[in-house]
Amino acid sequence: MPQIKIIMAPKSKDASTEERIKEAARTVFTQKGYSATRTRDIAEEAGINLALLNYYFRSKEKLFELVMAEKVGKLFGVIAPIVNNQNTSLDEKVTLIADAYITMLTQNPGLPLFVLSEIRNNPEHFGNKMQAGKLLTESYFVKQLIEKRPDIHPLHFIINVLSMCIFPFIAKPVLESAGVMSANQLNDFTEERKTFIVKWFKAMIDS
Amino acid sequence: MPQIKIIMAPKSKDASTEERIKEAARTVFTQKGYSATRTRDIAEEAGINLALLNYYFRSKEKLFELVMAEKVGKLFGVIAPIVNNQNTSLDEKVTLIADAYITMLTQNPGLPLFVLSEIRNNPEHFGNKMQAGKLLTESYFVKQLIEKRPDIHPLHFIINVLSMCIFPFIAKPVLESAGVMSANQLNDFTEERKTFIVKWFKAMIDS
DNA sequence: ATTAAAATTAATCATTTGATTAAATCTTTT
DNA sequence: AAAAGATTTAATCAAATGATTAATTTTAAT
Repeated sequence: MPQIKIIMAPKSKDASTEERIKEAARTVFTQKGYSATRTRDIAEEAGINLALLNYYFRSKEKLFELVMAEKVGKLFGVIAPIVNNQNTSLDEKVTLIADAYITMLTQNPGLPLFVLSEIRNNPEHFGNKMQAGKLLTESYFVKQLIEKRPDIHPLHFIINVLSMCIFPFIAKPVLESAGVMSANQLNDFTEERKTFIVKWFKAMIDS
Repeated sequence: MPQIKIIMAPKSKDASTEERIKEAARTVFTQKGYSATRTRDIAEEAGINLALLNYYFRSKEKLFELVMAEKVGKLFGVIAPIVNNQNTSLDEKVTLIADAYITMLTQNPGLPLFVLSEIRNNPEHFGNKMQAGKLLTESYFVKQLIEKRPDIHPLHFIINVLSMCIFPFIAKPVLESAGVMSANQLNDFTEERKTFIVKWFKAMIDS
Protein backbone atom coordinates (compact mmCIF):
# COMPACT_ATOMS: atom_id res chain seq x y z
CA MET A 1 0.00 0.00 0.00
CA PRO A 2 1.31 3.45 -0.80
CA GLN A 3 2.65 5.99 1.62
CA ILE A 4 -0.60 7.36 3.07
CA LYS A 5 0.14 6.99 6.71
CA ILE A 6 -0.91 9.65 9.12
CA ILE A 7 2.15 11.61 10.07
CA MET A 8 2.14 12.38 13.77
CA ALA A 9 4.06 15.29 15.19
CA PRO A 10 7.46 13.75 15.88
CA LYS A 11 7.60 12.71 19.47
CA SER A 12 10.21 15.13 20.73
CA LYS A 13 10.69 12.71 23.59
CA ASP A 14 13.90 10.74 23.66
CA ALA A 15 14.75 10.61 19.95
CA SER A 16 17.69 8.54 21.01
CA THR A 17 17.13 5.64 18.63
CA GLU A 18 16.85 7.75 15.52
CA GLU A 19 19.85 9.83 16.54
CA ARG A 20 21.89 6.76 17.44
CA ILE A 21 21.30 5.37 13.96
CA LYS A 22 22.25 8.66 12.35
CA GLU A 23 25.38 8.87 14.46
CA ALA A 24 26.34 5.29 13.61
CA ALA A 25 25.73 6.07 9.96
CA ARG A 26 28.02 9.10 10.19
CA THR A 27 30.74 6.92 11.65
CA VAL A 28 30.50 3.98 9.29
CA PHE A 29 29.80 5.87 6.07
CA THR A 30 32.68 8.25 6.73
CA GLN A 31 35.02 5.41 7.55
CA LYS A 32 34.24 3.07 4.70
CA GLY A 33 32.34 5.04 2.09
CA TYR A 34 28.86 4.34 0.74
CA SER A 35 29.51 1.14 -1.19
CA ALA A 36 31.63 -0.63 1.38
CA THR A 37 29.10 0.14 4.12
CA ARG A 38 26.54 -2.56 4.93
CA THR A 39 23.31 -1.52 6.54
CA ARG A 40 24.04 -4.29 9.02
CA ASP A 41 27.30 -2.55 9.95
CA ILE A 42 25.34 0.57 10.82
CA ALA A 43 22.73 -1.38 12.76
CA GLU A 44 25.41 -3.15 14.77
CA GLU A 45 27.32 0.08 15.41
CA ALA A 46 24.08 1.64 16.63
CA GLY A 47 23.10 -1.43 18.64
CA ILE A 48 19.70 -1.67 17.00
CA ASN A 49 17.76 -4.14 14.91
CA LEU A 50 18.39 -3.83 11.20
CA ALA A 51 14.72 -3.25 10.43
CA LEU A 52 14.77 -0.07 12.51
CA LEU A 53 17.11 1.55 10.05
CA ASN A 54 14.50 1.24 7.33
CA TYR A 55 11.72 2.09 9.77
CA TYR A 56 13.30 5.47 10.51
CA PHE A 57 15.06 6.28 7.24
CA ARG A 58 13.31 4.23 4.52
CA SER A 59 16.55 3.12 2.83
CA LYS A 60 20.31 3.05 2.97
CA GLU A 61 20.45 5.69 0.27
CA LYS A 62 18.10 8.10 2.05
CA LEU A 63 20.16 7.78 5.21
CA PHE A 64 23.33 8.31 3.25
CA GLU A 65 22.03 11.44 1.57
CA LEU A 66 21.21 12.84 4.98
CA VAL A 67 24.72 12.22 6.23
CA MET A 68 26.30 13.41 2.99
CA ALA A 69 24.40 16.71 3.03
CA GLU A 70 25.55 17.27 6.59
CA LYS A 71 29.16 16.58 5.69
CA VAL A 72 29.18 18.73 2.56
CA GLY A 73 27.63 21.50 4.61
CA LYS A 74 30.35 21.15 7.19
CA LEU A 75 33.11 21.15 4.58
CA PHE A 76 31.94 24.33 2.87
CA GLY A 77 30.14 25.95 5.77
CA VAL A 78 33.45 26.71 7.42
CA ILE A 79 34.70 29.06 4.74
CA ALA A 80 31.45 30.58 3.50
CA PRO A 81 31.10 33.24 6.23
CA ILE A 82 34.81 34.05 6.09
CA VAL A 83 35.25 34.60 2.37
CA ASN A 84 32.16 36.74 2.07
CA ASN A 85 33.08 39.11 4.86
CA GLN A 86 33.70 42.61 3.48
CA ASN A 87 35.30 43.88 6.65
CA THR A 88 38.41 41.71 6.79
CA SER A 89 41.64 42.01 4.84
CA LEU A 90 43.04 39.34 2.59
CA ASP A 91 45.58 38.25 5.18
CA GLU A 92 42.99 38.19 7.92
CA LYS A 93 40.80 35.96 5.80
CA VAL A 94 43.60 33.48 5.24
CA THR A 95 44.33 33.47 8.96
CA LEU A 96 40.70 32.74 9.71
CA ILE A 97 40.40 30.08 7.02
CA ALA A 98 43.50 28.21 8.15
CA ASP A 99 42.44 28.34 11.77
CA ALA A 100 38.83 27.35 11.19
CA TYR A 101 39.61 24.61 8.71
CA ILE A 102 42.41 22.97 10.62
CA THR A 103 40.43 23.09 13.85
CA MET A 104 37.42 21.50 12.20
CA LEU A 105 39.45 18.89 10.33
CA THR A 106 41.34 17.89 13.44
CA GLN A 107 37.99 16.81 14.81
CA ASN A 108 36.82 15.36 11.50
CA PRO A 109 39.95 14.02 9.87
CA GLY A 110 38.15 11.64 7.53
CA LEU A 111 35.78 14.30 6.21
CA PRO A 112 37.60 15.53 3.08
CA LEU A 113 38.51 12.13 1.72
CA PHE A 114 34.97 10.92 2.34
CA VAL A 115 33.23 13.82 0.62
CA LEU A 116 35.62 14.03 -2.29
CA SER A 117 35.58 10.35 -3.09
CA GLU A 118 31.81 10.06 -2.80
CA ILE A 119 31.39 13.01 -5.15
CA ARG A 120 33.71 11.29 -7.57
CA ASN A 121 31.63 8.13 -7.41
CA ASN A 122 28.33 9.91 -7.64
CA PRO A 123 28.41 13.60 -8.57
CA GLU A 124 24.64 13.83 -8.10
CA HIS A 125 25.18 13.43 -4.37
CA PHE A 126 26.68 16.88 -4.53
CA GLY A 127 23.52 18.97 -4.45
CA ASN A 128 25.51 21.98 -3.35
CA LYS A 129 26.51 23.04 -6.85
CA MET A 130 25.85 26.78 -7.10
CA GLN A 131 26.50 27.45 -3.45
CA ALA A 132 30.01 26.01 -3.43
CA GLY A 133 30.77 27.23 -6.92
CA LYS A 134 30.04 30.85 -6.03
CA LEU A 135 32.34 30.69 -3.02
CA LEU A 136 35.16 29.89 -5.39
CA THR A 137 34.30 32.37 -8.13
CA GLU A 138 32.22 35.25 -6.79
CA SER A 139 33.11 35.79 -3.14
CA TYR A 140 34.57 38.98 -1.75
CA PHE A 141 37.75 36.99 -1.15
CA VAL A 142 38.06 36.47 -4.91
CA LYS A 143 37.58 40.18 -5.49
CA GLN A 144 40.39 41.00 -3.06
CA LEU A 145 42.70 38.45 -4.69
CA ILE A 146 42.13 39.91 -8.15
CA GLU A 147 42.74 43.40 -6.86
CA LYS A 148 46.06 42.38 -5.33
CA ARG A 149 47.28 40.16 -8.15
CA PRO A 150 45.31 40.86 -11.33
CA ASP A 151 47.93 38.93 -13.31
CA ILE A 152 47.26 35.54 -11.72
CA HIS A 153 43.99 33.61 -11.71
CA PRO A 154 42.60 33.92 -8.17
CA LEU A 155 41.76 30.22 -8.07
CA HIS A 156 45.48 29.49 -7.88
CA PHE A 157 45.70 31.14 -4.48
CA ILE A 158 42.43 29.68 -3.25
CA ILE A 159 43.56 26.20 -4.22
CA ASN A 160 46.92 26.83 -2.57
CA VAL A 161 45.42 27.85 0.74
CA LEU A 162 42.83 25.09 0.76
CA SER A 163 45.32 22.45 -0.32
CA MET A 164 47.82 23.39 2.37
CA CYS A 165 45.06 23.17 4.99
CA ILE A 166 43.30 20.06 3.75
CA PHE A 167 45.96 17.91 2.11
CA PRO A 168 47.63 16.70 5.33
CA PHE A 169 44.29 15.21 6.35
CA ILE A 170 43.81 13.56 2.98
CA ALA A 171 47.30 12.10 3.18
CA LYS A 172 46.78 11.03 6.77
CA PRO A 173 46.14 7.34 6.02
CA VAL A 174 49.34 7.18 3.99
CA LEU A 175 51.44 9.10 6.49
CA GLU A 176 50.29 6.86 9.31
CA SER A 177 50.39 3.63 7.35
CA ALA A 178 53.87 4.41 6.03
CA GLY A 179 55.06 5.11 9.55
CA VAL A 180 55.95 8.71 8.81
CA MET A 181 53.84 10.13 11.61
CA SER A 182 51.60 8.99 14.42
CA ALA A 183 48.15 10.47 14.86
CA ASN A 184 49.44 12.66 17.69
CA GLN A 185 52.40 13.94 15.76
CA LEU A 186 50.10 14.78 12.90
CA ASN A 187 47.94 16.84 15.24
CA ASP A 188 50.94 18.91 16.34
CA PHE A 189 52.04 19.19 12.75
CA THR A 190 48.75 20.56 11.45
CA GLU A 191 48.39 22.84 14.48
CA GLU A 192 51.76 24.39 13.61
CA ARG A 193 50.53 25.04 10.09
CA LYS A 194 47.77 27.37 11.29
CA THR A 195 50.32 30.17 11.58
CA PHE A 196 52.72 28.99 8.88
CA ILE A 197 50.10 28.97 6.14
CA VAL A 198 49.39 32.67 6.55
CA LYS A 199 53.06 33.48 6.37
CA TRP A 200 53.46 31.33 3.28
CA PHE A 201 50.42 32.85 1.64
CA LYS A 202 51.84 36.35 2.08
CA ALA A 203 55.16 35.25 0.62
CA MET A 204 53.44 33.63 -2.37
CA ILE A 205 51.14 36.48 -3.23
CA ASP A 206 53.96 39.03 -2.94
CA SER A 207 56.36 37.00 -5.06
CA MET B 1 41.09 -30.38 -4.26
CA PRO B 2 44.02 -28.15 -3.51
CA GLN B 3 46.05 -26.12 -5.92
CA ILE B 4 48.23 -28.82 -7.53
CA LYS B 5 47.73 -28.01 -11.14
CA ILE B 6 50.60 -28.23 -13.52
CA ILE B 7 51.67 -24.73 -14.40
CA MET B 8 52.58 -24.43 -18.04
CA ALA B 9 54.89 -21.74 -19.32
CA PRO B 10 52.54 -18.87 -20.12
CA LYS B 11 51.86 -18.78 -23.80
CA SER B 12 53.61 -15.60 -24.79
CA LYS B 13 51.33 -15.52 -27.82
CA ASP B 14 48.59 -12.92 -27.94
CA ALA B 15 48.08 -12.30 -24.24
CA SER B 16 45.40 -9.90 -25.33
CA THR B 17 42.62 -11.38 -23.22
CA GLU B 18 44.56 -11.23 -19.98
CA GLU B 19 45.74 -7.71 -20.73
CA ARG B 20 42.27 -6.59 -21.75
CA ILE B 21 40.92 -7.75 -18.41
CA LYS B 22 43.69 -5.99 -16.54
CA GLU B 23 43.11 -2.81 -18.50
CA ALA B 24 39.38 -2.96 -17.86
CA ALA B 25 40.11 -3.53 -14.19
CA ARG B 26 42.34 -0.45 -14.12
CA THR B 27 39.57 1.62 -15.61
CA VAL B 28 36.69 0.41 -13.47
CA PHE B 29 38.54 0.10 -10.16
CA THR B 30 40.03 3.57 -10.55
CA GLN B 31 36.68 5.05 -11.45
CA LYS B 32 34.51 3.47 -8.80
CA GLY B 33 36.80 2.06 -6.13
CA TYR B 34 37.07 -1.54 -4.98
CA SER B 35 33.74 -1.94 -3.24
CA ALA B 36 31.57 -0.28 -5.83
CA THR B 37 33.15 -2.31 -8.61
CA ARG B 38 31.33 -5.46 -9.71
CA THR B 39 33.34 -8.18 -11.39
CA ARG B 40 30.60 -8.14 -14.01
CA ASP B 41 31.41 -4.47 -14.70
CA ILE B 42 35.00 -5.40 -15.43
CA ALA B 43 33.98 -8.34 -17.61
CA GLU B 44 31.63 -6.16 -19.61
CA GLU B 45 34.21 -3.38 -19.97
CA ALA B 46 36.71 -5.97 -21.20
CA GLY B 47 34.16 -7.64 -23.44
CA ILE B 48 34.80 -11.07 -21.97
CA ASN B 49 32.89 -13.76 -20.13
CA LEU B 50 32.79 -13.28 -16.38
CA ALA B 51 34.36 -16.67 -15.74
CA LEU B 52 37.49 -15.62 -17.60
CA LEU B 53 38.24 -13.07 -14.94
CA ASN B 54 38.55 -15.80 -12.37
CA TYR B 55 40.27 -18.09 -14.85
CA TYR B 56 43.10 -15.57 -15.27
CA PHE B 57 43.20 -13.85 -11.90
CA ARG B 58 41.63 -16.24 -9.37
CA SER B 59 39.54 -13.57 -7.66
CA LYS B 60 38.40 -9.97 -7.63
CA GLU B 61 40.75 -9.24 -4.75
CA LYS B 62 43.82 -10.70 -6.47
CA LEU B 63 43.08 -8.65 -9.57
CA PHE B 64 42.59 -5.57 -7.44
CA GLU B 65 45.87 -6.02 -5.63
CA LEU B 66 47.63 -6.21 -8.95
CA VAL B 67 46.09 -2.96 -10.12
CA MET B 68 46.60 -1.30 -6.75
CA ALA B 69 50.31 -2.15 -6.64
CA GLU B 70 50.70 -0.69 -10.11
CA LYS B 71 48.94 2.51 -9.11
CA VAL B 72 50.83 2.97 -5.87
CA GLY B 73 54.04 2.41 -7.80
CA LYS B 74 53.04 5.06 -10.28
CA LEU B 75 52.11 7.55 -7.57
CA PHE B 76 55.42 7.24 -5.72
CA GLY B 77 57.62 6.17 -8.59
CA VAL B 78 57.44 9.64 -10.06
CA ILE B 79 59.22 11.36 -7.17
CA ALA B 80 61.57 8.61 -6.01
CA PRO B 81 64.33 9.20 -8.57
CA ILE B 82 64.02 12.97 -8.23
CA VAL B 83 64.25 13.34 -4.46
CA ASN B 84 67.19 10.96 -4.16
CA ASN B 85 69.31 12.68 -6.79
CA GLN B 86 72.41 14.19 -5.16
CA ASN B 87 73.31 16.28 -8.18
CA THR B 88 70.34 18.64 -8.32
CA SER B 89 69.63 21.70 -6.22
CA LEU B 90 66.56 22.17 -4.06
CA ASP B 91 64.91 24.44 -6.59
CA GLU B 92 65.71 22.10 -9.44
CA LYS B 93 64.12 19.23 -7.55
CA VAL B 94 60.92 21.17 -7.03
CA THR B 95 60.87 22.09 -10.71
CA LEU B 96 61.25 18.46 -11.67
CA ILE B 97 58.67 17.25 -9.15
CA ALA B 98 56.04 19.74 -10.25
CA ASP B 99 56.62 18.98 -13.90
CA ALA B 100 56.70 15.21 -13.56
CA TYR B 101 53.73 15.03 -11.20
CA ILE B 102 51.45 17.34 -13.08
CA THR B 103 52.28 15.68 -16.38
CA MET B 104 51.56 12.24 -14.98
CA LEU B 105 48.40 13.33 -13.17
CA THR B 106 47.03 15.04 -16.24
CA GLN B 107 47.01 11.61 -17.83
CA ASN B 108 45.83 9.85 -14.66
CA PRO B 109 43.56 12.38 -12.99
CA GLY B 110 41.72 9.84 -10.87
CA LEU B 111 44.86 8.24 -9.50
CA PRO B 112 45.39 10.15 -6.23
CA LEU B 113 41.80 9.98 -5.03
CA PHE B 114 41.71 6.29 -5.89
CA VAL B 115 44.89 5.34 -4.08
CA LEU B 116 44.27 7.51 -1.05
CA SER B 117 40.72 6.37 -0.46
CA GLU B 118 41.55 2.70 -0.94
CA ILE B 119 44.38 3.00 1.56
CA ARG B 120 41.95 4.60 3.96
CA ASN B 121 39.54 1.70 3.54
CA ASN B 122 42.18 -0.96 3.75
CA PRO B 123 45.64 0.12 4.88
CA GLU B 124 46.99 -3.38 4.27
CA HIS B 125 46.60 -2.76 0.54
CA PHE B 126 49.47 -0.35 0.97
CA GLY B 127 52.38 -2.76 0.90
CA ASN B 128 54.74 0.07 0.04
CA LYS B 129 55.32 1.09 3.64
CA MET B 130 59.07 1.53 4.09
CA GLN B 131 59.69 2.57 0.52
CA ALA B 132 57.30 5.51 0.56
CA GLY B 133 58.09 6.38 4.16
CA LYS B 134 61.78 6.78 3.45
CA LEU B 135 61.11 9.11 0.54
CA LEU B 136 59.42 11.45 2.99
CA THR B 137 61.94 11.17 5.82
CA GLU B 138 65.35 10.09 4.57
CA SER B 139 65.77 11.28 0.99
CA TYR B 140 68.45 13.70 -0.12
CA PHE B 141 65.66 16.20 -0.70
CA VAL B 142 64.91 16.13 3.02
CA LYS B 143 68.58 16.70 3.81
CA GLN B 144 68.64 19.75 1.58
CA LEU B 145 65.47 21.13 3.13
CA ILE B 146 66.88 20.80 6.65
CA GLU B 147 70.10 22.47 5.60
CA LYS B 148 68.24 25.43 4.15
CA ARG B 149 65.63 25.79 6.90
CA PRO B 150 66.73 23.92 10.02
CA ASP B 151 64.04 25.77 11.99
CA ILE B 152 61.07 24.25 10.16
CA HIS B 153 60.18 20.57 9.89
CA PRO B 154 61.01 19.54 6.32
CA LEU B 155 57.74 17.69 5.96
CA HIS B 156 55.97 21.05 5.89
CA PHE B 157 57.64 21.92 2.62
CA ILE B 158 57.23 18.46 1.17
CA ILE B 159 53.53 18.49 1.95
CA ASN B 160 53.24 21.99 0.51
CA VAL B 161 54.79 21.04 -2.81
CA LEU B 162 52.91 17.77 -3.10
CA SER B 163 49.61 19.34 -2.06
CA MET B 164 49.91 22.14 -4.58
CA CYS B 165 50.60 19.60 -7.33
CA ILE B 166 48.09 16.96 -6.36
CA PHE B 167 45.19 18.80 -4.74
CA PRO B 168 43.71 20.24 -7.95
CA PHE B 169 43.27 16.68 -9.20
CA ILE B 170 41.69 15.55 -5.96
CA ALA B 171 39.31 18.48 -6.09
CA LYS B 172 38.60 17.91 -9.76
CA PRO B 173 35.23 16.18 -9.27
CA VAL B 174 34.05 19.08 -7.11
CA LEU B 175 35.39 21.80 -9.39
CA GLU B 176 33.69 20.22 -12.39
CA SER B 177 30.50 19.26 -10.61
CA ALA B 178 30.19 22.75 -9.11
CA GLY B 179 30.66 24.30 -12.53
CA VAL B 180 33.82 26.13 -11.51
CA MET B 181 35.92 24.69 -14.32
CA SER B 182 35.60 22.38 -17.29
CA ALA B 183 38.03 19.52 -17.81
CA ASN B 184 39.88 21.56 -20.44
CA GLN B 185 40.15 24.64 -18.30
CA LEU B 186 41.49 22.50 -15.50
CA ASN B 187 44.18 21.18 -17.80
CA ASP B 188 45.35 24.69 -18.64
CA PHE B 189 45.13 25.62 -14.98
CA THR B 190 47.35 22.78 -13.77
CA GLU B 191 49.75 23.26 -16.67
CA GLU B 192 50.24 26.89 -15.56
CA ARG B 193 51.06 25.69 -12.08
CA LYS B 194 54.13 23.80 -13.25
CA THR B 195 56.09 27.04 -13.25
CA PHE B 196 54.15 28.83 -10.53
CA ILE B 197 54.76 26.17 -7.92
CA VAL B 198 58.54 26.55 -8.14
CA LYS B 199 58.24 30.31 -7.74
CA TRP B 200 55.92 29.87 -4.77
CA PHE B 201 58.18 27.30 -3.19
CA LYS B 202 61.13 29.68 -3.35
CA ALA B 203 59.05 32.44 -1.81
CA MET B 204 57.87 30.16 0.99
CA ILE B 205 61.22 28.73 1.91
CA ASP B 206 62.86 32.15 1.92
CA SER B 207 60.13 33.76 4.02
C1' DA C 1 44.57 -35.70 -38.86
C1' DT C 2 44.52 -36.82 -34.10
C1' DT C 3 45.13 -35.67 -29.66
C1' DA C 4 46.02 -32.89 -25.64
C1' DA C 5 46.00 -28.63 -23.67
C1' DA C 6 44.27 -23.98 -23.32
C1' DA C 7 40.68 -20.70 -23.73
C1' DT C 8 35.96 -19.58 -23.58
C1' DT C 9 31.05 -19.99 -22.59
C1' DA C 10 26.43 -20.73 -20.39
C1' DA C 11 24.48 -22.23 -16.42
C1' DT C 12 24.46 -22.52 -11.70
C1' DC C 13 25.84 -22.08 -6.56
C1' DA C 14 26.20 -20.13 -2.19
C1' DT C 15 26.48 -15.92 0.23
C1' DT C 16 25.68 -11.39 1.00
C1' DT C 17 22.76 -7.64 1.29
C1' DG C 18 18.99 -4.18 1.18
C1' DA C 19 14.49 -4.41 2.30
C1' DT C 20 9.89 -6.14 4.01
C1' DT C 21 6.54 -8.51 6.89
C1' DA C 22 4.04 -10.05 10.65
C1' DA C 23 4.13 -10.52 15.23
C1' DA C 24 5.53 -8.79 19.83
C1' DT C 25 6.48 -5.16 23.14
C1' DC C 26 6.31 -0.70 24.85
C1' DT C 27 3.99 4.05 25.31
C1' DT C 28 0.42 7.17 25.24
C1' DT C 29 -4.24 8.46 25.39
C1' DT C 30 -8.78 7.99 27.00
C1' DA D 1 -7.54 -0.66 32.61
C1' DA D 2 -8.41 -0.80 27.70
C1' DA D 3 -7.57 0.70 23.21
C1' DA D 4 -4.71 2.72 19.79
C1' DG D 5 -0.57 3.90 18.17
C1' DA D 6 4.45 3.76 18.11
C1' DT D 7 8.56 1.09 18.45
C1' DT D 8 11.14 -3.08 18.19
C1' DT D 9 12.22 -7.81 16.91
C1' DA D 10 12.93 -12.31 14.43
C1' DA D 11 12.22 -14.32 10.26
C1' DT D 12 12.19 -14.08 5.57
C1' DC D 13 12.44 -12.40 0.59
C1' DA D 14 14.34 -11.22 -3.71
C1' DA D 15 18.03 -9.43 -6.08
C1' DA D 16 22.88 -8.90 -6.59
C1' DT D 17 27.30 -10.77 -6.56
C1' DG D 18 31.73 -13.44 -6.36
C1' DA D 19 32.88 -17.72 -7.70
C1' DT D 20 32.68 -22.47 -9.71
C1' DT D 21 31.51 -26.20 -12.83
C1' DA D 22 30.86 -28.81 -16.79
C1' DA D 23 30.63 -28.55 -21.39
C1' DT D 24 32.28 -26.44 -25.85
C1' DT D 25 35.42 -24.27 -28.90
C1' DT D 26 39.96 -22.92 -30.22
C1' DT D 27 44.92 -23.60 -30.46
C1' DA D 28 49.13 -26.17 -30.45
C1' DA D 29 51.82 -30.39 -30.67
C1' DT D 30 52.77 -34.86 -32.61
